[in-house]
Amino acid sequence: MFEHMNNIPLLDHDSKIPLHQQAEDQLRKLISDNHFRVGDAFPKETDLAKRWGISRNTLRQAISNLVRDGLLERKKRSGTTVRKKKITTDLANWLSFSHEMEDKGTPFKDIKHAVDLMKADKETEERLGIPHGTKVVSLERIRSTGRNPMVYFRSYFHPRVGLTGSENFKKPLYELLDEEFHVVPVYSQEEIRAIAATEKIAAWLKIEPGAPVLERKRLVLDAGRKPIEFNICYYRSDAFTYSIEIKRPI
Amino acid sequence: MFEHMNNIPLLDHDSKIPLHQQAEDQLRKLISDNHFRVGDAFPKETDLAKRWGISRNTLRQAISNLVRDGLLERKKRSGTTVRKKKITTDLANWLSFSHEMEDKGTPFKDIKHAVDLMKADKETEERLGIPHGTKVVSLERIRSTGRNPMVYFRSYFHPRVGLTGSENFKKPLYELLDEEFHVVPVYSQEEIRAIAATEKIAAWLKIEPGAPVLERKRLVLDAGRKPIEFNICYYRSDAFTYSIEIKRPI
DNA sequence: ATTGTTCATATGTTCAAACATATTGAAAGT
DNA sequence: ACTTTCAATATGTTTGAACATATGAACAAT
Repeated sequence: MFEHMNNIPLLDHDSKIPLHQQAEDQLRKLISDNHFRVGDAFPKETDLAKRWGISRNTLRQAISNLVRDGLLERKKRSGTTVRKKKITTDLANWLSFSHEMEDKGTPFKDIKHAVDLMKADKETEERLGIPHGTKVVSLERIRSTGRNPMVYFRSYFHPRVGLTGSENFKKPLYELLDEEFHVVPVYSQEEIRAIAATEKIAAWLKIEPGAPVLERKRLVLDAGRKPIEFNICYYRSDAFTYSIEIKRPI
Repeated sequence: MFEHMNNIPLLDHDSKIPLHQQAEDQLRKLISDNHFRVGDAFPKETDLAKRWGISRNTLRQAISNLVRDGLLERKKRSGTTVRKKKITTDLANWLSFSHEMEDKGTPFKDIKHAVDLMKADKETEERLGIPHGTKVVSLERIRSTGRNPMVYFRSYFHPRVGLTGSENFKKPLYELLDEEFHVVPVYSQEEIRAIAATEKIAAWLKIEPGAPVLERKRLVLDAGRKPIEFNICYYRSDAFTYSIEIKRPI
């Protein structure tokens, strides 16, 4: 029997929100709050259903959604467990620089954060499809855990977006773009390579020149396939794995 | 009342495959065969359930999955309709080993191709969720352009799939799995790292030990999130870039 | 012509109950 | 020490039934 059962909040049987929805929401919250340890036992369906005063079927409906979203894992007889890695099917979540890191459990912080209005380099001009010599807003970041720089990040925004460079980039980027500029990312084209660290990259990430580094170039497009942003990222690969989940249509 | 009801195939009530799964599979097939026109009416739940001799609940379980996958849309009173197809990463194309290479313009060919029945290593056991000591069918490949090996590839198949090792792996793998074994890949979990080539990898790819190499681990799952295959791939990164496009859901 | 009311209906929610099935873990046999 | 057997048990499947809820359509009132 699951011990912490009494810590689990109850459901509101009088609410207009369906019980299975409430159950799903609660479980989502409990999971993201790490109420259940990863790989650890999860309450049994029968127990949890009893605790919430709902039928096992209703509870299963909620759990099924969480399984499908990759938060939980079910096994006959052994029971339900919290999945190790949270999956990033959701592009919004995926594009978020902060989220990308949070899942790893280690707190990240910026050790460099600079916004600039500058001429784009040739590759950026090409990717964004802007004329030669166009000035663009650029965001540069180095993120670290403690004293170890982990990621170097540089982003260039298409002038069409309307950024001036004086925005507050501390809040999630795509929230800002959506709310302030009504720009919504829909497509993300990614190119990933392994390269040997150049002198410059080695200096940013405080590693040996020549050490393997993961390079990711990303072009973000809106629903009309017009470019929003182009960015380049270098990951210290000895400590970072790039993981995604893709789902097939149909 | 839906007119073409008699054209809809029946289910096998004696099969070991759950009825809701059969129903889901049938509907998937009917939809992709354009049996129902986009935006067009869909059979009513009650009618379809009656046609298949299953309860409405069981049918709803199937339909719910299709709704979640974005193939169908449900509205109270108006009924269920087929959604316009959305573009996402085309996993089928993406998973295909041959396609992956053909796009680059250079003709690739296998310089090593070996199928084996062997005990899985620890990581594979873990990923596939199989007991210790289980024998699995394994496919090993090295592909090259001319004299240059470009990719080392090793794949392990879950015993559930039913491969014996004597299949003809020359034709596209996922065609084989679908047609012969009725196994359809839906999810692909990928982990990508940059690593320094080990002695072994260096030998396979004919590069210097220590040179940066792109490592990709991939776990392929079916619609029920059951593992189909786990594979590891090493790309010569001086000549290979890994590229994908992702589309935001909704 | 516009707005409001009502009714039929398709999906939405929820339940209890029964049986199937895989797997764990312990007991028994080798 | 090893395997085999077996029962307990958590999830998996399926049913039929009942009521809730949103909405299209027909009709009525303004």
